[in-house]
Amino acid sequence: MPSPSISESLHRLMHAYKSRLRQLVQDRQLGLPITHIRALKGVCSNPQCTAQSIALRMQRDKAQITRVLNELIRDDLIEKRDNPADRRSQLLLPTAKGREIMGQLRNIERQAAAAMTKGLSRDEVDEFIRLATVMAENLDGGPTPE
Amino acid sequence: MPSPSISESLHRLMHAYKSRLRQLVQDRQLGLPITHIRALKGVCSNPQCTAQSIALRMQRDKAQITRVLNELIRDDLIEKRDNPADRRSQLLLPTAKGREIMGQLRNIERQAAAAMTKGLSRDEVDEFIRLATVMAENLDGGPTPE
DNA sequence: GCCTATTGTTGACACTGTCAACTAAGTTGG
DNA sequence: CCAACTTAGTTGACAGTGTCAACAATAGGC
Repeated sequence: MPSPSISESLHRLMHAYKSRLRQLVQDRQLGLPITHIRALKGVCSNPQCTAQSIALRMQRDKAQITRVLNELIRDDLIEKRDNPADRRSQLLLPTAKGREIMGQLRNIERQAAAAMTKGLSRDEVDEFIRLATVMAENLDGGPTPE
Repeated sequence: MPSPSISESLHRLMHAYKSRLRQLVQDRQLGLPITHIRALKGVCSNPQCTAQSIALRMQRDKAQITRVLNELIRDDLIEKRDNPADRRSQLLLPTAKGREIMGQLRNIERQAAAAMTKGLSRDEVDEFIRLATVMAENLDGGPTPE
């Protein structure tokens, strides 16, 4: 059997991974879409973060981020505080509930990663992460090399 | 700098890859979303394929596949033929135009893959594909190991 | 003060993923 | 044969994701 193209491997893996993550989140009755989870994670692991910094970190459109953050606020998972340094933006921080949910989500993510990397060595996983990082950087760099 | 989690690496890579692919497709005025491209590829590289076999291969909902195929037919890229072996289904095959577009798409995919894997050796890319395949299989297998 | 850039919001829209109900046709076992 | 069940495909509905353009408010350089 010839090895599938890198493109097909990626699509397949990503689809399987996202499905599993959604499944685990749903099993625990946490009604959170994946983008929301990632945004919450960004807020929890970054003191002093703003909508802008979340958008940059996730490489997502700021419009999308605005909406996601608003839903996290509606669900009482994060809150906004005045940013003394810039009145255009607000600082984001998790609520107690947000931190508690985040704890569960980290478990879920670990669980999904464990299932995914079953049978692989620590070194293989690290190598995979390294290669994925290099490729993402290649793509984020110049679309036209020169 | 600590290595990012496997989850974040995957999200980042997938987002960057899909963006690049969309960009390249748009640059060449081929108004095709990524799912359509993958479906067309399935039809082109599989004689005797049906909607069902495309859905299986892409691991997508058959409802989604029905709609994608209908748009490919509307755009005159593929056509349906009666399936002599089963009157519930039709055989799918590319039109001349479909094959021509597919040729361009293969170039684009090669171009995206080349950009992505810049600086990596053949072995590294193969290893990445191998690891991605193992992980996808892990996830597609039993959600509950036993 | 004026000009420009940045932060965030909103509206609009296309693409993607999933589920349930349904029709038509194949399959199996009495 | 034919009833019961399965499979292929279609359709409707909806949630989630990604992108763009216009806009208001504020910041920062001159």
